[in-house]
Formats: sequence, C-alpha cells, structure tokens
Amino acid sequence: MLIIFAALIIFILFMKNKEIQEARMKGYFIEATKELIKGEGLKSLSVRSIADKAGYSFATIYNYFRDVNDLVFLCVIDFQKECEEAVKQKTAHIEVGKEKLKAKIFAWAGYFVEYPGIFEVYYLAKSGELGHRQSTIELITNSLNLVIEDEWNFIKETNPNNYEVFEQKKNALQYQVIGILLLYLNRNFPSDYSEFERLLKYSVDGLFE
Amino acid sequence: MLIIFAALIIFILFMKNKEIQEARMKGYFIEATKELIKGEGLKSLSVRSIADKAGYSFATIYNYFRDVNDLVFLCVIDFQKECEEAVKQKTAHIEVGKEKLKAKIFAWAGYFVEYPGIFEVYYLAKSGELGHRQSTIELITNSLNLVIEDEWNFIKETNPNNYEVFEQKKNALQYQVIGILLLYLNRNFPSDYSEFERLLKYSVDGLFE
DNA sequence: CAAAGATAATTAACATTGTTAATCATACAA
DNA sequence: TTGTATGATTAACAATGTTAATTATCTTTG
Repeated sequence: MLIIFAALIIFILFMKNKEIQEARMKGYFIEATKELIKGEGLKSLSVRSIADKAGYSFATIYNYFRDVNDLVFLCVIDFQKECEEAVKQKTAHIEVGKEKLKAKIFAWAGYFVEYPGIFEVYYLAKSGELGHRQSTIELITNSLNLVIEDEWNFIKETNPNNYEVFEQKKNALQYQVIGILLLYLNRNFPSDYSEFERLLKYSVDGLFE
Repeated sequence: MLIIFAALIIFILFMKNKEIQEARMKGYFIEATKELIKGEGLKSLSVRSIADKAGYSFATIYNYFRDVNDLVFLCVIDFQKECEEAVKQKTAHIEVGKEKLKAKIFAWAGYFVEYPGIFEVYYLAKSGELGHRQSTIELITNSLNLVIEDEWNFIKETNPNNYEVFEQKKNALQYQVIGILLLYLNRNFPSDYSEFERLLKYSVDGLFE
C-alpha cells in the first residue's frame, strides 16, 4: 500500500519534470518565432528559420506543435501581454479621462506600426481551421478592447447615461483603427506616417465629437 | 518612296495583330485567375492552377506577366468594375438620398462577403514592391469611395455646410467597413452573418446620427 | 556496470510552390 | 526548301511544410 503511494508520487514528480522540460522546449521555439516575427515578419518565417534560431532541427518542432501555424498563433498571447504593457507604460503620465483613452488608442496602434509583422499575425495571417485556436482568435478580436478597458469603464461611469451608445462607439472605434492600420501597413495608404497619424487622430476625435 | 510607305503600313498592321493576340492571351489568363479567386480564393491559386484552367503550360504565363502577383493584381481592375456594376444594379430601385447611400455601402460590403477571395486580393495579399502596381493599389484604397461617389456628392450638395466634416466622415466610414469585413471574413468575428449585418448597420447609421 | 527499451532529435524523403533555363515546335522569309 | 524568329513546353532549381525512417540519448533493470 505504502509502496503504491510512493510510486504514485514518484510518477507525479516525473510527469512534472516532463512538463517542465516540454514547456521549456516550447518556450525556445516560441521565443525564436517571436523574434523573427518582430524582426522581418511572416515573409522570413519558416519552420526552418525558426528551428535555426532556436538551435534545433526543423523536424523537432513537430514534436511540440501540431504545425507551424499553431506555433505562430501561440505567440499572440505573449504579444498581447507585451502590447498591453507598452501601452500602460507609454500612457502612465496622463491622468485618467478622455485624453488618456485617446493616448492609449494611439499607443495601441503605434505598437503595430512598430512591429508590422505582429499586425500580420493578428489580422492578416489565415488562421486555418479554428477550434483549438478559438481562444487566440478571441484575444485578437478583443485586443484593443482589452487595452482600453479601464479607461473606457471610467468614462462610462462618469457619463452614466446612454450605455448602448457607448458600447456602439467602442465597436466603431475598433473597426476604424484596424481599418486604418490595414490600409497603412498593407497598402501603403497614406504613404507617410504623419498623414497616417492625422487620419488616426481625426478618426478618434470624431468619436467624441 | 511608295514602297517604304506600304511597308510601314504592313508593319503597323502586323504590330496591331500582335497586340491583339497578346491582349487575347493575357485575357485568357486573367479570366482563369478571376474564376479561381472568386471560387476558392488565394489558397487554391497557383501559377499551375491558373495555367491549367487557361489551357496552357504554367511557364507560358511568364511570357505575358512579370510574375504571378502581377496577374493577380490586374484582376482588381475587372473586379472593381464588376463590383460597381453589382452595387448599381442592387440599389437601382432606391431613390437618391441617404437611404440609397446606406444601401450602396451594404451592397459594396456584400460583394466581398459573396467573394471572400476578392477581399483577400484587395486587402490581405501582400503587394510586393509597388511601383508599377501603384495605380491598382490606389484603386483598392479608393474602392468604396468610387462606388458611393455620386450619392455622397448629392448629399453633400443638399447640405452645403461643413464640407470638412463630410470628407472626414467618408474616411471614417471606409475604415470602419473595411475593419468589420476584415474581422468577419478573416477572423470569423462575429461568427454569424446576421450579427455581422447588425454591426455593419450600426456602424453606418452611427455616422448619420 | 552493461544491455534493453523508451524517448527525443535528426536526417531523408516527398509534394507543392514560384521562377528561370533549355528545348522544341511552328509560322514566316529568303 | 531551308533557315530564323516567336512562342509554348518540359526540365530543373530552390524554398516551403510535413511525415517517415533513422539515429542518439537517457532510463530502467538484470
């Protein structure tokens, strides 16, 4: 009886080690993938380039991930964290209110302008069969909302009337910013950054009349 | 002297024939490409599948187009014409005014919902080096504006005040619709069409308070 | 400590892609 | 009829994602 118990514990510890090792391996590949995406974007991303950067053979990836797309979409979790952190840090000096909300929106868009490859992964890359990637897709479609959640709630509370209109505007905002980013990053329109900034500012301001 | 003249004319006719033949060949490939894009989208599009459909060998394409991307972006010209035609036809029964403008926006979006592959080409496909594709890119970034131009001008004339705000709203509108389409077609959000319609309606209505 | 067995990593191999080079066919000119 | 230009085709290459076969490593056990 005691022996069975001991064996069980050893087995559990063994499994825990295995999990740690597996997580570590996954981390190596995810880190390599993130660097490549942030650097050159999807065009230079391949199962071979990832493996090279991680210091393993390309086939090893398939011991830890179903396919290369899985690996790419796993990076989104980290990117989102990083993005939220960057926005928080860039807007820390502004006191809560409408201006801070606007600044956060700008900072959010700025993150993707700085890393166009991440924008590719978020919105351009084809997601293949969803299902097990569903939660990641939700993270993506909610990315801006997550970043501005606090500011938005604060403003909503100070203007307790017309709740419906507020939610409405939040949606409209997200679609506009993503649309502007899409044309700017993927279609070079407008062709210079200052004009892009102006368009974005107009769009954001327009929502608060 | 007369002979030189005759030779010149023959040469001109010869060149004209050549041009006709070349245009015809290009047309075969463009037609095949359009069908594939409208059917299965970019995922089933390859230089081989195009050539198969056109009834030629894959290498023949390179006698008429610089590369496969060139061919794809040439299709945009036809698609845009078709889209404008479809919108015009679908909204013919509505009398000019705000409601017709809204209907046109819906019809424009509906065209891309019907052919997600065309949306891919317009906004998702990477354009490579622009330059000789610049005019196509402009067509893309102006697609919605071209479709609603007449309605927009009509409304602008009936409300001659605040010109600036109107242009502003036109931009905001385009970005919103493209953003909604992007999330719906490429990220499956929202997951059903009726909800997509509702979001679109809200966004469009919101611009006219 | 050494052999056996499991696990993990690598190399080989394949199919598909875009693209270019080499080859072949066909129409026209001399 | 024979040479020549045009243009269509096949061969070939490199890069890609993926799977199968093989090798190395580590663990367990006699």
